[in-house]
Amino acid sequence: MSDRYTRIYAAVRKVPRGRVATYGQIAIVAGLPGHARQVGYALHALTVSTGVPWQRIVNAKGMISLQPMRGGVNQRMLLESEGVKFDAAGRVSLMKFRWKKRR
DNA sequence: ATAATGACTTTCA
DNA sequence: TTGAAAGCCATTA
Repeated sequence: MSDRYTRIYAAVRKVPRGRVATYGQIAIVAGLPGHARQVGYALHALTVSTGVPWQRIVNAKGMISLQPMRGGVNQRMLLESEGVKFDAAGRVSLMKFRWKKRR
């Protein structure tokens, strides 16, 4: 496993409960600015057994980039359990649940 | 080594 | 907010 992945995972774990973060943000926090894609790639390799709250990571639109279901549970359900609200379009209000400050 | 792929982002409209 | 186009980079074949 590369250090990159570890950094990404660490960044994801930093995300507080009831909050969501974008790939770009995670990339920055992980120390890999501009590597948003790789963040997604790294998370793709993850599973529910990794212990990483990957469900808190969404794309810039606030939508779940992955298929509706993955790892056996709905990402949406998990987030709702944390207090994150979804709209009819299946998105989270980034301007309300965005982790940290913007940019 | 090159080519293709992908859980993305940013900018312009 | 959404949509299209360009950019970026690691992983896989």
